[in-house]
Amino acid sequence: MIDIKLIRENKELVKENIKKKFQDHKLPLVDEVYDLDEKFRNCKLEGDKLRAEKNKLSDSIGKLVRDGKKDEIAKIKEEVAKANDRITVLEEEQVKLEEEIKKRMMVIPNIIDKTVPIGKDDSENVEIQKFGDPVVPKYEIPYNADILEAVGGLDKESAGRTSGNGFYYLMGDIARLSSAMLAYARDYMIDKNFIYCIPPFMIRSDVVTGVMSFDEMDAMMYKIEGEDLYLIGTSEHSMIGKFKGQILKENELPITMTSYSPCFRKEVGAHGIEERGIYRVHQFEKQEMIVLCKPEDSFDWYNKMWQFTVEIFRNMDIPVRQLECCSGDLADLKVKSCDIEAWSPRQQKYFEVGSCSNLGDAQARRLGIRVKGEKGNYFLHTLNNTVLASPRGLIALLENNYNEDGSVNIPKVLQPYMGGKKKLEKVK
RNA sequence: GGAGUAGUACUCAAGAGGCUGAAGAGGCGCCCCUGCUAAGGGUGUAGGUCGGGUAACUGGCGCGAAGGUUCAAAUCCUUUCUACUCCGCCA
Repeated sequence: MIDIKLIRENKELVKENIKKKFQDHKLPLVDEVYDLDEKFRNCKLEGDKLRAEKNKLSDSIGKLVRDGKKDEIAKIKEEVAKANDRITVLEEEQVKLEEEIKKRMMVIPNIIDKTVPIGKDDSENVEIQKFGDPVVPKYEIPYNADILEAVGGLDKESAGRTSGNGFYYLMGDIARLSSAMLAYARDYMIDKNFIYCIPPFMIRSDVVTGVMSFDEMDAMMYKIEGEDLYLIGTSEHSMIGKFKGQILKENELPITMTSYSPCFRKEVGAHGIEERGIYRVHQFEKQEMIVLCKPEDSFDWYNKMWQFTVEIFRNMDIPVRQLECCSGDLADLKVKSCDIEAWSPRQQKYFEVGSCSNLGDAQARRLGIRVKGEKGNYFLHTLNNTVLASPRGLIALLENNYNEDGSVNIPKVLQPYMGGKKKLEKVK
């Protein structure tokens, strides 16, 4: 959500930005907001004046009561009643205008950074840099579910019976490997001075609507029956929600946190659930990082954050690349964002394993997260990035450490978390 | 899940329909006295948010949240959230 003052002062900039994101259908919204805002302020001004008058009159009644001049009161009451009638009308109008403005402001996209490449959709995202050689071995790399089953680590059949499609049992060393990756990722972030946090896995609807639109909510979030609670789709929801409506002190910034949580997603829509593998599923686990910082620091953090993820994957012998989101693919709340993609030697292409975003002050404005500054309060900047998610990270690991004989090497950094084990052997 | 108590600004805290943007204190700024890890005295100061105004300034809202009663609500009523205590249940 952008600052409405930007529309008051620089409509053209907001429109230009919409064009850059190829959302021309939203262009009329800017003028609509401009007009509605003007009406709103007029309405508020008139209402405020009337309320001031009413307050004065009410006060004078108080004085008359004290002085015992009861006879003069009736006339004043009448006047107040008249003012109240008009105030009621204006208040209704004001509420309506506010709603209309908010509705539009929620869909007017955040101003993107000038470095964001212009493009229509994800096909125009830009590869910035590769880390590690994308090796294609001479032997064939099996499909992720097949590798998992070959080392005895996956049972989707049972999961189908207990929970349906989109769920899985990870078994034995694979389950341990999955936990090992998350633990390694967690410890890596702790070493970088991020505070480890286990957040609530369910949140209330007002927090949900603070972080996403109704459409997104419908497509992603599982609702708990009979309660005002939703299962989180990512710990970012609880982590940013933690600060909703808060005013922080400047010297508390930056706040850097890394959180673990299971994530639940309906995955309704374009791609849907993957039938056989564990690439797109209803439930996964994720180590996440979030930063709340001063506006001037957010780009430094952005660059640090995606590099952390790159290093973690490189330490597990997984080649990755940084793919920058082009203007058209960038979510409306974001200023700049990139995906970290891992190399898939089977598909011989990169696939998404994480996403790093700088949201500027948009999220903070929407949730009312402020900083107490010397010249008054202001909205801080929020960023989030995937440290590592499983099973997706697991797929990347398995494919890139797969040997011709069907065994899988365990990267050195994970071995301590695997009881010293160096290799997973094929059992089937 | 049941029963009770409470929620006031950065913090503590007064207030029990009109004179309360909200006493008092801590805090914070400055000054003085004293000196060993303290304390005392003086003096000044702020306040969140949305508007109007070039500005000085000024108006609305605001006492956990949302409604209601009233000419007038921090104060009365309803709903709700949170914390604490007791009981129940449970990893």
